[in-house]
Amino acid sequence: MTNNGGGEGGGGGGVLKKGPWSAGEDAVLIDYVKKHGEGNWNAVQRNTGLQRCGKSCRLRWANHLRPNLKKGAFSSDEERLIIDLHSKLGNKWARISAHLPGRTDNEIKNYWNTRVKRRLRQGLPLYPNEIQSSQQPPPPHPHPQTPHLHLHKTISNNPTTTLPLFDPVSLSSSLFTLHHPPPFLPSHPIKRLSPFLGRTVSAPSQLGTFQPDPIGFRFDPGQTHIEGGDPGLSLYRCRSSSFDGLCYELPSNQHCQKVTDDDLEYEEVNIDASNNAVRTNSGLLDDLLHEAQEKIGGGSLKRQKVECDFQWDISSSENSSTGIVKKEESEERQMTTTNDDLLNTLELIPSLVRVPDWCSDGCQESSVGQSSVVSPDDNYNGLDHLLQLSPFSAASPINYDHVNEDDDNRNSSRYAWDNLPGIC
DNA sequence: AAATTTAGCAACCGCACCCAC
DNA sequence: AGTGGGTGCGGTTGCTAAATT
Repeated sequence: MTNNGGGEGGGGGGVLKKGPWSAGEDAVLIDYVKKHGEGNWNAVQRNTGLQRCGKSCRLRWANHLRPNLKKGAFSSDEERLIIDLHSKLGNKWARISAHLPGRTDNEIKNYWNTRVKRRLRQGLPLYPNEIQSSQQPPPPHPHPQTPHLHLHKTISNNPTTTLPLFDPVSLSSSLFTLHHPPPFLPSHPIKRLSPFLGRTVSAPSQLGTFQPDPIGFRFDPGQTHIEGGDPGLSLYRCRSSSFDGLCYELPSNQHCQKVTDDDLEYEEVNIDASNNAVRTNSGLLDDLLHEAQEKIGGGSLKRQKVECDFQWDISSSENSSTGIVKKEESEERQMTTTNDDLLNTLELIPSLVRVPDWCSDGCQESSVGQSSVVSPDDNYNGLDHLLQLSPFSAASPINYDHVNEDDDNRNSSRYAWDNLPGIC
């Protein structure tokens, strides 16, 4: 492939090359870095004549040429660590890769996306139960009117409330792997409630005939209160040519304010409500949506029994004027769906498959790597040490305590997420 | 054996942040 | 304070090898 095209950086006058790197180009880049060190990538082209933009040089170096890169399939320990980290960090590939010496964010990202697809095919949950069970729902929001959603998490041995980052992949996958939505996602209640703006609903039994609200909605976990038109949480809505439903990811304006990045002692997530930009789901998600539609017969499913073995327990719904969700025991229900309501369709997908433990998880999938070659100068010290250093061990769960959240509020607003079967 | 499909991976693109000027 | 370059990150695309028909 010898794509041409402007690319960025320019500067050389000639057309910058795109596509796969040749051995010669690699040699030039390696030589340059040896002489000048990393950084100032745009100078590579100026100084070496290499017809590559600085960005491409940096990427090539970071992902393939720099020393100590660990190539080949992920070990089972690495896979486990990735899953664990992803369950806590979401698609923060760079941060995940920081815990995996010799692995690049791109490599991990590719691995994860591949894993998502594979497990979708297999009808398996993304996370093993032991990880799912450690996840807990978000605490109620203390300031219903604030346009920002503040969350923060702390390391603690006494888990109370948990709020992992939103993750479109895991979420979408949780839907399409024919399981219940993950219990730890704040969008879980939102996803179910949004269609019922201004209505008292009993989820999920009443899913079936709503029309998506075109102006967005508001969800206040603390008040279990939904209002229309608040851009602050419009990020939960997904607008694309194929699907106008709910979005399960933080938008790009998500701002993570890390106090301690390495150990994740504290992290605050601000969702800037002033930015109405709503990111559409990724292509992967679109594929998954399409796949789900295919699985259910193009949305032609009319009635289907859904077994729901979880319950909603959002008890602190005082002061709510609209959209109050009442606690309700889940049970087998019959629901209807329509073609143009994919969200409903997804809700109808039965949950039948479970993966009992990590072993089965690991046994059923192993990375399909081309090789296990490790560079000769690899100084990778092994994952055992890494795991010891990792703050994400099972012994140190991450808790997501709400900013400014008082104990009363927290205690009075416990969800019944623990009863959820997790992502499955 | 050829054609088609699928999975995995490398690379690109757009956006956002940081920092020097 | 505004601007532009450099860099990093996450999402997406497209190619290729493997698998399947």
